[in-house]
Amino acid sequence: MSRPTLKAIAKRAGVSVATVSRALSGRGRVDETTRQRILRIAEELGYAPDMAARSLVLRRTENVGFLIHALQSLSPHTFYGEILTAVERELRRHRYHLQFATVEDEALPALIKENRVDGLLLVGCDLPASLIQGLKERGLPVVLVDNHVPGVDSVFTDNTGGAFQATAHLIRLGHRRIAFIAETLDNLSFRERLEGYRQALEAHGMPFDPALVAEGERGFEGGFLAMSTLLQRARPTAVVAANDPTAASAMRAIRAHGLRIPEDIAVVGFDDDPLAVHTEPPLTTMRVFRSKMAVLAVARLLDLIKNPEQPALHIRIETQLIIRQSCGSPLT
Amino acid sequence: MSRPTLKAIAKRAGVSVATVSRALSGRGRVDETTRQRILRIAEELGYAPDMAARSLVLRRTENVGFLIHALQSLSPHTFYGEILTAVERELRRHRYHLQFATVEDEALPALIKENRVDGLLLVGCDLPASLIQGLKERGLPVVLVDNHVPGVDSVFTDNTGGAFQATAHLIRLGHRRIAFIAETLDNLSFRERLEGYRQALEAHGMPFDPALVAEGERGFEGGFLAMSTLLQRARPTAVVAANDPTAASAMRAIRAHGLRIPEDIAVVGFDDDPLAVHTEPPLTTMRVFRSKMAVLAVARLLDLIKNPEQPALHIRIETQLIIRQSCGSPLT
DNA sequence: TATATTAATGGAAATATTTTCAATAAAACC
DNA sequence: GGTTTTATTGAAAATATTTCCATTAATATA
Repeated sequence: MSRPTLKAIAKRAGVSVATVSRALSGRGRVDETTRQRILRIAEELGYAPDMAARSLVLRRTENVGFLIHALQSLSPHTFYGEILTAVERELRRHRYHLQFATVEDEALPALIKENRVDGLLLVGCDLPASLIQGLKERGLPVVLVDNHVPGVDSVFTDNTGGAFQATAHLIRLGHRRIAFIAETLDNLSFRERLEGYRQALEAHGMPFDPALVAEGERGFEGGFLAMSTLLQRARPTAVVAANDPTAASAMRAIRAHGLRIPEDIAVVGFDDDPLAVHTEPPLTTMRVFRSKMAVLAVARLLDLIKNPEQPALHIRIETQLIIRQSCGSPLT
Repeated sequence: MSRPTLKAIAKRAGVSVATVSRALSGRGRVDETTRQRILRIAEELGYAPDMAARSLVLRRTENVGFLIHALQSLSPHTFYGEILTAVERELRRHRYHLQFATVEDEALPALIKENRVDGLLLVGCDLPASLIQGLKERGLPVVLVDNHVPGVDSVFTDNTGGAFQATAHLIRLGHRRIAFIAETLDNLSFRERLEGYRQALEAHGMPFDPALVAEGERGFEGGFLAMSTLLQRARPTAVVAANDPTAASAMRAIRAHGLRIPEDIAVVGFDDDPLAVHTEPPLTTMRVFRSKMAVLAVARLLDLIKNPEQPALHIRIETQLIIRQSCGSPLT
């Protein structure tokens, strides 16, 4: 009643296990008629190779680890959820499997020490640098997703360029007092977006005013808090939010102050989160290509697994301005 | 430079691999001083057991599969994201690992055929019954999470009871024309919630009016659509939404019709999603204990892995009414 | 002191697969 | 027809671990 092995197939087919292995794997030659017979018997018995035995001799697991910081996790940002499912689908296409793990500290997850994965996707920019370094030293193929550090392969979003575009859009619409808010600046992506905002002001000969930058706190409340504190000390005509949840929650704060969107304050978000179409008014935002990021990261990782000695590649994906109603469309 | 093996440790310690294995695993006796010596050497060499070799001989992987339907996935419902991270944390506490996979059709995932997992968590009620049946027949330990069918262990939410409570709350507040909306009724949980609503009406001697039930479509737009169509044919004073995203999006539809919440229409959601505190007004909802569900499911599954021959257990977790402002608090 | 008991250890088998090497059989060539 | 080449196959080694069984050494008992 237990799972059929090569041996069982060999016995039935009256050949050796070596031949069966060759027939099924396609490596090495085997007579066409016996190959057919073996394939048929394997099918009949519902044979599937035992992963443990195979990975013992082959020294690979056909598993890829998906590591994410416990803080960041999958909620409330659906952001990484989308990446996770896209990664899994893409891996599956290549007959690979996904080990999911969150890391809470700097310790190497057991996944790695115990040889459970052939490579790793390190997702998000909250993973400790020491961990990344430790993995690199182990010689395990690693690709950073939505993050980048020198010396390690990465696939990430052009945050700076995106925020530049978003800010430039507001400037184009005539805004001169533009604010920037984030849940936290404790995060590389958000700092890069701040930098893009700054560069856009500079490129248009506008001053950077620190009073127009506000930070809230990590989590769903962040945008509300940031916007509220900002409104107490300044009165911008537009605001760039570090991401869409922040923007959505900032919109509530704006409204709570008795101001209208976009008439009094225009808002632009970042990420093109599913929620962006459902804010009141719908949110103009920078689209981030999450599944594209996933597909490219998987492709790169599988390539590194096959062929480890390669110079690091850094793949930056541009964003796209999606115009909705939160800035007052230039078309109306 | 490759990973140290038992053999390497044995050589250094001047003992056999059998002794090293015993010393490290703690099974079988070994002299205390040599055990210390072996432990020290293993530590020095940074030894970690090779998972493939171990799982080959032990016939277990210390892996648990987390299966979810591709449709349902992790987004836009952060719901399953929270369960996923909670499950992973709990598994890690027990030195188990998580294989994440989405299923698109009825085929047995390779995970299972190739012996990559010791057991499975089947999450959500969108997985095809034929798949569940197929797994059961393979004799693999399985626990359903947020779903239940006869004959298979399960941990799930008391949807019927929760919707009963939610509806009863509205009745207590004096409402007599209470509607029910869902993205779709193509989903067991949502049908159970409808059933709870129905039972509550019945228990209070109120008629069930099909005109007060509306379905939208799967996805973020669902609630808006359902509420809009409902408002075209009826004018309830309160509405029970099948989940919080539906409720949030229904609130936009209500406002779009020029009606106020809760003065014209009271709204109650379900799930206590993170977004519930951020709607305008904050949403009264039924709290669902996601991480509790995760912890119980993991515990049950690990128990089944250790001891497979047990009658199926069905663990139902009650919900809790969280009163915010979307129904008009009874306290004000 | 001789015998019985207990503790500690090593050898070897077992797990399921892949791959190398050698052997055999068949075909091709001179 | 004998020799060389080629195709097909099987035996065996290798992968890293656990565990059974036997052996040795040490201790306790008579």
